[in-house]
Amino acid sequence: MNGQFQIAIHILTLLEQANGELLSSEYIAGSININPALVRKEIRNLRNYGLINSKEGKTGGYSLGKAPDNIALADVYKAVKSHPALGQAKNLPNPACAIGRQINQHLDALATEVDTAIIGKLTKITLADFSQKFK
Amino acid sequence: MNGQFQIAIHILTLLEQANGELLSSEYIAGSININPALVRKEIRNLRNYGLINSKEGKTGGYSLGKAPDNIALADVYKAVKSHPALGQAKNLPNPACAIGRQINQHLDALATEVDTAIIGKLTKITLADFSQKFK
DNA sequence: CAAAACTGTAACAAATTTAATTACAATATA
DNA sequence: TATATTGTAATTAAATTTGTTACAGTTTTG
Repeated sequence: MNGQFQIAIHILTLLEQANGELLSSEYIAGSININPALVRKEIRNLRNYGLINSKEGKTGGYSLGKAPDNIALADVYKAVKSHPALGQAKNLPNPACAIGRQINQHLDALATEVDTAIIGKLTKITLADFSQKFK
Repeated sequence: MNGQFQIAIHILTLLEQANGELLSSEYIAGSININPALVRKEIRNLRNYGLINSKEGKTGGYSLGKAPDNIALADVYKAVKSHPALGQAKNLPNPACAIGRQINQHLDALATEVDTAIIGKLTKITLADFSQKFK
């Protein structure tokens, strides 16, 4: 997997600590130490999930889209998730093989079970919980 | 993440079904539809964990290293795991920022919790269970 | 109204990671 | 001794991820 989840949590934690004050993509990028355009790109996605509000224009910036105790880390996980946590092979198993023919179906089911377990775990932790650690 | 876990499970399932008969890397590669050298590379790793036995020479090949009901999918996961399931960002957060300074420690702890949950889940499933689905 | 400071978005480039390929030495069998 | 296989390394190719640049659109402020 990639670092999207970590970036997302970093952004959300900064916004939580800002307590409603708007933060710019440049400020956020400075804390994470990545490019401001990447921050905006990541935020675009999180905003689509209602996790972040944005304001355009001269005094624009970002703030949390919901109360931090109403944002489960599972919401963040779902928002950034592109592949199953177990990974995803890109081979095309041999359909002439009895195992190859069926294995993807069983591997996919397994991957779903694992993702469900992760979501179960992350549902119990809110952004407020996580952010609390910095206070 | 990548497809190592799926490849490993595919290999182990084939070996389980072979019931002790040795399979060659070429045969295995044909079922997975990847290169035999990749199969051997993946097997080298699994062998280091005792999950597979190999025999060199003309009539060589591979077989399971343990009874299939004694191989938990968690063992496979641990063998192939290179990154935490949540991913791993490669930025270096700004140490001059109160959040940036501490966040990796908290993110790492979270990643460990999630990996532990995954292992908990996969500990309950054996290769025998998985392979059973093909019978 | 015009300048300034932002976000929003796209296009492109660079870096990293993953997978594939090739080659050949080492080993065991027949 | 020929053959079929594993073991391993080196290299190449492909895919993915990350970084960069650019600029249009929006809102505020003088």
